[in-house]
Amino acid sequence: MYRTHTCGELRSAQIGQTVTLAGWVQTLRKFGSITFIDLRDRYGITQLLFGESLNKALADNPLGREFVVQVKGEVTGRTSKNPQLPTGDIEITVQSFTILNKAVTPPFTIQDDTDGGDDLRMKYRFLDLRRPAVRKNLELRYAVNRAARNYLHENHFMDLETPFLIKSTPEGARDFVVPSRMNPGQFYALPQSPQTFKQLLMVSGYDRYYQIVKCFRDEDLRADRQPEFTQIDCEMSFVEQEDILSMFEGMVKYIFKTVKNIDYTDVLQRITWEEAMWQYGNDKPDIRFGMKLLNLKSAFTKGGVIVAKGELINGAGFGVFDNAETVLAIAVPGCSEYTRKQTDELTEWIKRPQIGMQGLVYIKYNTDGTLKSSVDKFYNEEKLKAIAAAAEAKPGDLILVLAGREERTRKAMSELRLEMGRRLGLRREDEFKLLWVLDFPLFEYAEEENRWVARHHPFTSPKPSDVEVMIANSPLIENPEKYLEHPYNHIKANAYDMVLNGNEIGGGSIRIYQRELQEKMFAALGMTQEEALHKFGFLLGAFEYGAPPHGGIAFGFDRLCAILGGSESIRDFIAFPKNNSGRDVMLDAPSTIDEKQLKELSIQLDTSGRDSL
RNA sequence: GGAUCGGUAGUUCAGUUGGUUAGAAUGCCGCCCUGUCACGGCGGAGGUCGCGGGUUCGAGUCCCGUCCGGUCCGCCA
Repeated sequence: MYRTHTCGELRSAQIGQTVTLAGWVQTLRKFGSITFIDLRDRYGITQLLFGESLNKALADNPLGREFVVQVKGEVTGRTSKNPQLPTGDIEITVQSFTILNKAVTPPFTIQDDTDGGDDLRMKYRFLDLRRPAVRKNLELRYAVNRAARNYLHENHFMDLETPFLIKSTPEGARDFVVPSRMNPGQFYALPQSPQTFKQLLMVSGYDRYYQIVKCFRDEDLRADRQPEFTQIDCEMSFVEQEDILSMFEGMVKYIFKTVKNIDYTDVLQRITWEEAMWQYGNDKPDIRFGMKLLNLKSAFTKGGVIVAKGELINGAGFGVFDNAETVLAIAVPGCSEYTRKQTDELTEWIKRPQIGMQGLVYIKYNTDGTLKSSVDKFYNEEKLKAIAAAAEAKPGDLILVLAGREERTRKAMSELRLEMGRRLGLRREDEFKLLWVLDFPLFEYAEEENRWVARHHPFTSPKPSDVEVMIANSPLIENPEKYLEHPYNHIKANAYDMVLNGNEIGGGSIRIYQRELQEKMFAALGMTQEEALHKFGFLLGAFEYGAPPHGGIAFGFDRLCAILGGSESIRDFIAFPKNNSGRDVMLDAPSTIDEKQLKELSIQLDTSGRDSL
């Protein structure tokens, strides 16, 4: 062995021992005849003291940052201790040293507060990974991995591998595709998830399956999206929704306890998709704070009582509200003192192209109980008071109102709510709030194609009560204008998402396990019988050989790690991530390949028409 | 596919209305220093201002194009 100890383990208890350490030179501090060197490895940093007797050796073999060295010496107590280091009470009085490898000066400093930009650190990722801050993230990732495996193992789940070279599927995200040399003109696809395989495993009787597995989707990226990402993928047989919810609620709580030592004892809140959209304008609401959306326009029921709201704002001569499809309000706590400049700034914020609203109305509910708004011309104090009461605002609150088309306004208000929550510091990264979102719509209307698409995926079963609706009605949309009224628009899915602090961290469903219903589903999505057989014949066939009722869930492993680590970006939790354009800047991949390789694959390139496509 | 911000020393950034020889910090190199741990002191080297074109007496600065990167929308569960 090159070493007797690591750089993180020596304490004053070992004073007097002769030890050998190996690691990287973090820093050198020279003082004429003595030199201090911080030696770093995965486990920590230990200070080395090079005394006068080593001056000549150091002059002959100069050390530099990131040199790999081996040192032999005695553990000695320090005259001036460093309380910031776990090993700060001791140092190694070096007797001899060997340079195991030299290093050129790295392009950025290998420290937690590095001077390197993102791009450079990606290019030299192997150096970035030496930084303790990055290492901590990967250690957290490993801890989450281990905790998930422990829990699933204890609950009799079996880790089974599924293939990566599979068949392209029509629904969902774009596939990554791999040409087959032995089958000219044919292609494999990389799995978007092991979905159909895990269902087939259920048919095979492996009633509890899991896998921590790579998934591939060829879509545009974001800070929290990678072309290849990792899921904790699970499936169970002989279960209903309730069984899945409690099993995986348990898993997440176990991860919280094991990894963060957080006792998440609350039963997870549950909310239907409709409630989520209604109250938060979002199917993955951040419930660390309130500020729920209030619809000022339409009647809605509260505790079973219908409250007519429209009269609060309609007919006051304010055309924007009168003509709007919807008018939504939130009460922002403690912001009634906002200046004109601040409200103008918020108005600019919601006008940005990404939000795209025309304007923002505000009502200041002052601490003295008076009200002041940007629409005083149309609404007297009494009316404003009624609006404030409806919005459940308290004195000191700032009520923000957006008006416009239903979908856009709801989405914009959701963004505004999150932004205000952020500005008020209500979205603390060390506070964790989980919830289940249930009863998603089974279908979504795709305008371009005038057909239904699966909101989750085509294997999701409808709620038992909606199976009849699906079987009894045709999926055809005769009047695209009125798709909202189509019976299929109201079918609910047996699907569930787990949401953590406004992020979807997991989602799944109870699956279809009968051939007839699965065929009906494919037909609903506009597939002909031939297409369905061609694409999914294997699954339909399998369902005829005794498929058990089953369901499952998949967790976004990278994202879960990022949130637990208090970060927005999943890249910090992946050892070798890709950039925004899906490139690996370290390898410079993807890249062109040789003419010879192309020929073997029977592939001819034509990049000329790229722009016209 | 679209919007938006950025690209200047190894690195992170500043650079005025377009005007002399493009600066700072840090890193790097040399010398000095026996208790530092963000060591300190003195000195030094280091630049195709992403690339191409244009306007101008004159461009890091203005205009057009292009490449690269960040963030977001569309897309994606």
